[in-house]
Amino acid sequence: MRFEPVKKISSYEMIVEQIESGIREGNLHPGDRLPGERRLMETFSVSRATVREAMRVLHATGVVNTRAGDPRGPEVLPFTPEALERPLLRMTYQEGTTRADLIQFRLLLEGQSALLAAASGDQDAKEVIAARAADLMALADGAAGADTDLPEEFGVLLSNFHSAIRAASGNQLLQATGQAVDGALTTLARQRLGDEPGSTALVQRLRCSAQDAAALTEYIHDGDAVGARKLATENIYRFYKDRLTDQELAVLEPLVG
Amino acid sequence: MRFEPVKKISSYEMIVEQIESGIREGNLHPGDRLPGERRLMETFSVSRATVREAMRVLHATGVVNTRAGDPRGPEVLPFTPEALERPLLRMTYQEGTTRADLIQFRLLLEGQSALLAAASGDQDAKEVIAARAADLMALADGAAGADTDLPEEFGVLLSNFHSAIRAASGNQLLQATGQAVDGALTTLARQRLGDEPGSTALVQRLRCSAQDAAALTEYIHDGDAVGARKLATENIYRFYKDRLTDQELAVLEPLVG
DNA sequence: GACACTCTACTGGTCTGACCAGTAATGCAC
DNA sequence: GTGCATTACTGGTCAGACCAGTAGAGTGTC
Repeated sequence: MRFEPVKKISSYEMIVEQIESGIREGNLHPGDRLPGERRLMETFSVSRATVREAMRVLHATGVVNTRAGDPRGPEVLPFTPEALERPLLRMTYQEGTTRADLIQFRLLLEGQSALLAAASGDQDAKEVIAARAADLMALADGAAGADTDLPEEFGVLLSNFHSAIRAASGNQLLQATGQAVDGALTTLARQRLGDEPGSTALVQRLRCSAQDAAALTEYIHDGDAVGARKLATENIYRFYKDRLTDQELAVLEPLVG
Repeated sequence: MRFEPVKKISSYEMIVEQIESGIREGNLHPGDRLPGERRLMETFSVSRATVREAMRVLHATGVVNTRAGDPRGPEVLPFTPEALERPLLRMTYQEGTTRADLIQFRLLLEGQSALLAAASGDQDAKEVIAARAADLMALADGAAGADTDLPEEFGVLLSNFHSAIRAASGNQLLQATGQAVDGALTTLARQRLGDEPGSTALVQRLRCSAQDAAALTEYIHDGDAVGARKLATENIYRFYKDRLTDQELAVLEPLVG
């Protein structure tokens, strides 16, 4: 006979658990409305404070959205990659996890995304990738260099391009995780602002990235899965090559190719 | 001139944000104690209810641990892969994300983990892998078949083996994500209990997995990175081969090899 | 009938103040 | 010193109150 450890579960956790299991089992769908707090305190036989704590947790984890005054009650939300982004970011603050780890992880994810995208038969998704690559090319061609918004736009377009590849992989987990890592890296980059390159160097970078994107698009279009993975990792490696120390680059190398 | 959208930030979010930024900036470390709720309501000039809502969120996301009666106050916790596991699991409840996605994602992660582990020079970590593989082998040799705990133990040892590989990769993100996906799959498997194979088939499976593990250990030891990735994905593919439909297996194939 | 407006009955957000069960450390008895 | 009751806290929960905000019903206008 084996005993299970008794877990003391608090009232608010009970409410969270019940609502989450409602979603899990398909009784609650994104867009559905929950009863109001005053209603919930009756159905769960607890005080409003307890109900509120449960709602706060659900709100903070992106499960529901609460808006004061809305008589329809809290809304059940669809899943968002942001929910992954927070714990991922938090992890990088931890002793032992470095930015290099984050980049290595990204390299790994983007590589496999490219592979899956190339292997996929989803032509529509492949066309979206081509369109995003074209966007980058267009920006590169028209780039003057003096534009203040250029770094921002460059980042957005490049991010969109990678996002399209992840979407074409057909795996939502890959998509969400990739997006979260991407977001985390953007946040980190924003925090350590100032390492923006000069505008001529930036244009150079942009041109290079646009060409890389075009080449990768070709591989994916042709369905060369292994080639796409190789190129995707090489591209990202090159992107980071002169931004990281040799030591940091060393951890990326095994994944390239 | 560009304006930024005004974000209405509620009181409790402010507290959460301040405590999280304290951790982010290194003023708060795991193991540190926060002031008690009554103290916090003074420093933040809010009511206890608001402080509590903030603490609940921090507690639910694994940032702090609160214990009633402890005069030292809430404890700041180190990061745990569990924090990733919850949103990951939640994602699979979503329309459009299937178990096959989860398994595909796992295949992808384990493959890259094996590659990095093989490329790594960390001999200690490699020895741990060998030890875990030996554990599996020992269980396989001594397996009677009638043991009720066998499925459980098999799962734990296999999980430990993969965990050791992820650890050897040297990337904490890979480690945490892999662990989370592993945990999520275990949870899913537990939910759909009943598909446990007969005890003879289980022993067969166990033997097969133990041999696969031994072979993979060899590759990693020898530093054959690409070979290790190939074998790792093949092993997992074989593991799932007769548990999934052909359609589900099809999404895994591009990653094998 | 279509539209713009006001109003009302709710919503969630916050506060106050209270009681209870649990715990760490204090200090006492031995 | 060691073991144990005490104490002064802690967080968990409850009740009741007020406020600002919103959706939708109701009203008026054209």
